[in-house]
Amino acid sequence: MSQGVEWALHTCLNLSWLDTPVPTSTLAAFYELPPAYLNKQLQALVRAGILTSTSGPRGGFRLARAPGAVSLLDIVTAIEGPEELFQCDQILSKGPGEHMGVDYRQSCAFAQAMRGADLAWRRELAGKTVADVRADVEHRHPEAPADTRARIVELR
Amino acid sequence: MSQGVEWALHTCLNLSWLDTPVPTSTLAAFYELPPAYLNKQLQALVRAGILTSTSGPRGGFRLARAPGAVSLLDIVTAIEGPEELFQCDQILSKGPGEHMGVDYRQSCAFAQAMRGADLAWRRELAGKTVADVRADVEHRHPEAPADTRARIVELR
DNA sequence: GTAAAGGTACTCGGATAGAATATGTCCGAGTGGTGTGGG
DNA sequence: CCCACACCACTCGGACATATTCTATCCGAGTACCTTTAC
Repeated sequence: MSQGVEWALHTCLNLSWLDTPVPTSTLAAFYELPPAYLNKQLQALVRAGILTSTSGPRGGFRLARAPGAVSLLDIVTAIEGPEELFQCDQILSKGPGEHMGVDYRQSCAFAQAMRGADLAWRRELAGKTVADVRADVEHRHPEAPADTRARIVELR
Repeated sequence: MSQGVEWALHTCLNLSWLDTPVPTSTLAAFYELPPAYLNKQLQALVRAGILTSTSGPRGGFRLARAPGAVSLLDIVTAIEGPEELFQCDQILSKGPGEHMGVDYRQSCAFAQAMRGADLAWRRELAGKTVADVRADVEHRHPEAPADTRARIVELR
C-alpha cells in the first residue's frame, strides 16, 4: 500500500485543527516530507473532494468538509484508487467448461470470497472518521492541537 | 495485489481434486499461464508448507495438507508475504511532541485503525478454506472435478 | 532369468532480464497582495 | 486623501526523470525410470 496514504491521513488530521489554508511547503516541513511529492497526494485529495485548494499568497489546502464527514476509507480510496485489493483476471475463462460471456468476477467462488474480505476491510475503514481519530488523539494528548497550531505558524 | 494469488488459489483447488503429483507445465497449460513464472509462485507455496514438491519423472506438486486445513489467508500470505496492507513508517516521530523510543506503530491512532481493518480482512480470509470453496464449486458445477481430472491427464 | 550399473529424460529451484508502477523532481499558469502614480 | 493600475511574490497543477517492485524467462542440480550388460 502506497506511502502517500500515511501522509494524507496525518495531514488531514492536522488540517482539522486549522481553519486557514496551509501551503504544501508548510505541511511537508511538518514531517520532513518531500514537498513536491506531498503536493501530488494532496491534489488527489482535492480531486476526491476531501480538500479544497486556493492559489496565490495566503493560499494552500484546507478540509472541504467537517472531519466527521471524512472517513479513512475516503482518504485511502482517494490515494490508492477505487479498485479492490484483489483483482480477478478471470483465468477460469481459459480453463475447461468455460462458457463464453460468463463474468467470472461475479461467478467465481474465489472472487466472491476475496470480495467479501475486501468489503469487511472497507467497512472497518468507512466506520472511522477523521473526527474519531482526532477525539482519540485529543483524549490521550490534550496538548496536540495547540502544539500543531504553534508548529504550523512557526514553519509558515 | 499480485497476479500470482489468483493463479495459486485456482491451482490449489485443482490439486485438491488430484492425488498424484502434477508438474508445473501441466498446471500452467490448464489456464494458459507462463510455466516458469507459475513455478515461481508454486515454490512460494512449498516454502509456506501448503504444497509439497517432488523432482524427476512422475514428479510435480501436490497439496501438503487436507483442503480443509488450507485457508485462503494461508495462500495469500504465502504469495504476498506476511506484511500487513498498511505499512506505518512512523512519520509522527518527525513531528512536534515526539518522544524518542516511542513505537508509533503501536501508539499512532491511524496505525491502530488500519491494523483493525487489516485484521477484519484477514479474519474473513482465514475463515474460508479450499475445502469450502471446493464444496461450493461442486454444488454449482458437479461435473467440475471429473472435467478437471480429464483435462489434466489430457495435458500430461 | 535376475540383478546391478549406467545413461537418459524429466522436474524442481534459484539466478538472471524486462516491464510496469510507485516515488521523487521540476517548471509554467494563475492569483492575491502591494506599492506607486494620478486624479 | 482616495482610487486605479501595474508589478511581484507566492501557490497550485500537471509534465518530466528515477527507483523499486512485479512479471517473465533461462539454465543448472537432482531424481526416478529405463535400458543394457554381466552373472
